[in-house]
Amino acid sequence: MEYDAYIQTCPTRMVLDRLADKWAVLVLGRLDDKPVRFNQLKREIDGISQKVLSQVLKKLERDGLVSRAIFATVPVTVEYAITPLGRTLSATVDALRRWAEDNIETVLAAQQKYDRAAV
Amino acid sequence: MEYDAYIQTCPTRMVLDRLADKWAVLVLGRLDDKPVRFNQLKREIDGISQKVLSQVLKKLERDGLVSRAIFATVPVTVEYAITPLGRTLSATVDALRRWAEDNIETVLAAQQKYDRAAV
DNA sequence: CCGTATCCTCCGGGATACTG
DNA sequence: CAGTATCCCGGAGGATACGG
Repeated sequence: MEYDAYIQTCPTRMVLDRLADKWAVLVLGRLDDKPVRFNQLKREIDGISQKVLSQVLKKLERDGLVSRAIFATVPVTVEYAITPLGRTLSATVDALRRWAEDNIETVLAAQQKYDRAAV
Repeated sequence: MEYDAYIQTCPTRMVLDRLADKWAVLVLGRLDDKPVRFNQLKREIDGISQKVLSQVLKKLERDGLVSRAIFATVPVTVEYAITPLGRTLSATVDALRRWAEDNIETVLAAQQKYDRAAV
């Protein structure tokens, strides 16, 4: 099966592709505590551009992982929040986070050994 | 903190960046059963190019997730196998796989709702 | 069989400027 | 404040050819 076909029939790949996104996990993590406004998010996630933040939020909203609330203040206020579904994903990502933290030393050691051998 | 600096100090991001790789998870999954040779792997993972497969295997080997064994047959045989460390990561990825399978319907429904509203 | 080397294309994403 | 529009560049990755 070709990759394009595969990705559309494989839930895991869909989720991984979302998490793979350079910024999506950071956004989700940032929303975990409390709802945040667009520019606040942009300030807090250093280095992200307006365009990319906008794209990431749209994808997350489309997947039902993040919600978007508009308040008719002047000027307008938009708040992004994690959804219950997003929260369950966030919890699952924590398992991966734990693996990473538990094994980072081993991985780094393997890398150094590999690099030394390559010289 | 800039992203480049962030990624080097964040184990989670390192791991996610590895999993994010278009093919790494597929390779790891393919090795989960038994060791496989290079061209065999290339045939089984449809659509991957020699160059990319080679790159992915090198990264996984560097991280200590995959091992490489050379047999002095004629012509030479090279077998790639998952390491114990790789196997623990693979197990953790399963948690994500389960989340994906359990929630794919919800996500797809959210996407369709989003798309209908956007018309 | 197991790769590396080279070329080339495509597009993700940054910078910048502008709008409701 | 909350985005969209446009331009542009670097790097990922496919195709192809060649080397050990």
